[in-house]
Amino acid sequence: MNEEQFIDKNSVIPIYYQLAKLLESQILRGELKPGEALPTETEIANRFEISRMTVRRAIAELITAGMVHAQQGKGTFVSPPKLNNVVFELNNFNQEIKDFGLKRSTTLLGAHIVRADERLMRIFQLDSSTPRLLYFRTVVSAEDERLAYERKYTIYSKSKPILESNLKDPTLSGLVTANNDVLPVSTKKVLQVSVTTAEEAAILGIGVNAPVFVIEETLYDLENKPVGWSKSIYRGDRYQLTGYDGWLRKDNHGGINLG
Amino acid sequence: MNEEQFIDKNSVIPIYYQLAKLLESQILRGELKPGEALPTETEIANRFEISRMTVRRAIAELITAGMVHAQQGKGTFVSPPKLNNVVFELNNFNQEIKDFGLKRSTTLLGAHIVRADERLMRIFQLDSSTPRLLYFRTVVSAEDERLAYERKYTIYSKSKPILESNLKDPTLSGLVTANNDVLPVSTKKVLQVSVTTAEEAAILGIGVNAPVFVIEETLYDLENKPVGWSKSIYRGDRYQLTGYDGWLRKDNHGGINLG
DNA sequence: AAGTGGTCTAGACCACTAT
DNA sequence: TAGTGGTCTAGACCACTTA
Repeated sequence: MNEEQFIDKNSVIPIYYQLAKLLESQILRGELKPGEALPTETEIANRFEISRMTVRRAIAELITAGMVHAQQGKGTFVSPPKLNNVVFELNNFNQEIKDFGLKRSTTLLGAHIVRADERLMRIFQLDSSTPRLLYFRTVVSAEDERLAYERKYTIYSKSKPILESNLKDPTLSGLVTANNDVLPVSTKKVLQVSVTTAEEAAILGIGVNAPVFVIEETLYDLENKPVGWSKSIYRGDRYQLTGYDGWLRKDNHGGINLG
Repeated sequence: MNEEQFIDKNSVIPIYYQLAKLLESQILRGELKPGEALPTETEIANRFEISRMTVRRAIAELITAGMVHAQQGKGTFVSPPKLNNVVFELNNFNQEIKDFGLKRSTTLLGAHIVRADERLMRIFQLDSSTPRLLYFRTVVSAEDERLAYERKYTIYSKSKPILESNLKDPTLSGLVTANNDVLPVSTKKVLQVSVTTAEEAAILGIGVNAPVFVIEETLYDLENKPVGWSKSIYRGDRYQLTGYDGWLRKDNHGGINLG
């Protein structure tokens, strides 16, 4: 068959976008298989009577999507789909609650100023001079069911007061920004699996030794200095992470529109 | 201070890359703060005597990195660092074994042809006509310690034989490709936390009810039809996932080189 | 009306690969 | 030597925002 496909230069949809979707659909249809070469940039430019720069912009989209790769001097080739780089977005943890139409709420269990113990001194890279930390304990619930237990620490500073707005839904980065003048610019999270301690079980209203996700988060400022730390316990029977990889046909219903 | 910084047009390093790193360093130094506007594209082009298209290519790098965002008609602005989009790469699961200098090995526990039960029929979207599946059971070890237990299924086809190479380190996508003529192009993984059953505990050599990661993977072909499925159990005391987000200062040691 | 970013052109020269 | 992708230019016109 190999029906000719067209590009509408007068469409409000950019030419590079139309061309990218056209090439993508050829790959997703199986007309272009992994390892096969795309037409050269000059060929595509001539065929559609567009500039080579526009062709390159379209191909750049496919390269970003991981569907093709270019080799200088040789050509541009369809990549085999990558299936080993699945990433889990932690976003899901709170997103899924909303997706089910449940009301998410946060309860403040306690807000204290504590002295840093040895573990926290090490986490915050502190010497013994400033061992005072702000310590918040919260519980996340959905429809009166307790789902997660979070303990958050940040360096305490007397100069700035804690605002009432920080008490409603205190996020770690919110606490850091509110009580200090530092801007957290990067974060590190470590996800582990564990079982509930007696304290955690009591707070979550589940049994001891129940499986849970444990996420430890550290916030860093521009100088890469730790400015916040939290340890969160998520009920294993209520949370899961989903990830995808490869050639994903997302919203192909919103295709190219002529006119 | 505001020392002038330069671009070397004769360097082998592309101008757009030099400019991107220059702007990035201004943001990471705090000279440009979140919410503040970058100089206009024309201003930057004039200051460095380069083309506006080259300026746009540099800014495109920063947009991809999430450090700035452009608003048509208004300008380009430094974005506040995103800290809520941490992603966990599953790659770590096998990468960390190598990072510790340990030898990773795979042991084949069994390879059978089985009839699909109700659960597998549903997973593979099968009617009752072709219920035969290839079933592989493997154990992943590092230095004689068993770390993970994997059960893999794919639709069985008599036409293609199972090669010896599939028995050494049988990956799910490898099995699918080997025994059928379909190319898996996308994958979905679901990560959950659980505790070991008696069977799993015995195979991994740990106690019953020990916390574990459970990952269920489904492979799909071009028609979005399931062509492979696996359920893997990872020891909770040996695995963890690490993720980052925000403005990450990666390899700034390999900076711009003049000459 | 003036200024911004978004798209596109028709060239040019370069680095790399193959023959 | 010919052909490929990689970079860059000096314009042009457009859509959008603001005054």
